[in-house]
Amino acid sequence: MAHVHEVPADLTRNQGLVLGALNRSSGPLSAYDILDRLREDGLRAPLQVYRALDKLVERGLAHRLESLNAFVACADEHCHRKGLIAFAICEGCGKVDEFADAVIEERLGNWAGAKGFKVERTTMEIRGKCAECLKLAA
Amino acid sequence: MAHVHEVPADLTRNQGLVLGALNRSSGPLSAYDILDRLREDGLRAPLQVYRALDKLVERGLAHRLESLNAFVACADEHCHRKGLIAFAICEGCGKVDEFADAVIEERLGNWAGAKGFKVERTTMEIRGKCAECLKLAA
DNA sequence: TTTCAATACGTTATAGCATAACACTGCCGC
DNA sequence: GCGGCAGTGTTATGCTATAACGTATTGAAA
Repeated sequence: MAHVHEVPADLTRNQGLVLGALNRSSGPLSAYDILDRLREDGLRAPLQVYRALDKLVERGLAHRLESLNAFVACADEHCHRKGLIAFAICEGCGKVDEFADAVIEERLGNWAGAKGFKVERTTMEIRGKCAECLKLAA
Repeated sequence: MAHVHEVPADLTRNQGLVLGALNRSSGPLSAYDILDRLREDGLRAPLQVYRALDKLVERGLAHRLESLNAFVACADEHCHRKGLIAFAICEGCGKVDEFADAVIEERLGNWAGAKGFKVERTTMEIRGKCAECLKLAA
């Protein structure tokens, strides 16, 4: 658990629980992982989790990792990120690093402009091994 | 169906069938879509399709679209692409455009180098609307 | 040529991810 | 009050992916 967000006050109970579970986790969680961790808090069905996740992702408090079918809490301290976010996912320890790159965003914008393609959402995920895991393996 | 590959001669029967189905399709297909289209050719179980897809993706003849849980035939005429490939997926018509960008690849490489992260695989998928669908909607 | 390893194939069963459909609740504005 | 909206709870279901087993084919080494 690296950084933990201030949890916004206007979240509903379920949204707060789900975000809490994500914040307490050191890595990505699937919706069913989250459900398992929140059974004692009264959650019973996947849909309760998915609905909360939808809202959290919509507000940028959580991100979906498409290549894992899993979710992470947003790691940006101030949640100010508007544009493209890239994720580096370590296959060793499962940790996820989140970063933004204006140049990449610009290149994509150029490509889209040239093609007349209207970008709505971009997912960018790097799979590999983090420095720490590489050190351990050596 | 835009461009169709020369199908390599050393594919197995199932691999050839699956690649054929992908080539005949104008858009991405899920493994189960493929299975449905190949039942008359004797395929019966998802695993037969997944196994073929694994090999095709490994050889670069097909790509997996993580954000769709679906697959497309490689659209590069000569299958020479080594590095990062980006996909632009139209939410309107479902068509997928495939492109590469050396600058993006370089930026990612820089980030990874600085972090000591060893990149194994990158997925980059843009969702939005293609020029044609935008025109229709106007 | 026998034997071994590697690769592909076929099948059943099961695990894991996600949503449809319906009913109910609580809040807020009019 | 009442009408709309967002959130909730529940059951059932559908889609995506793999485990675990056994068989078949091939090709090279002994």
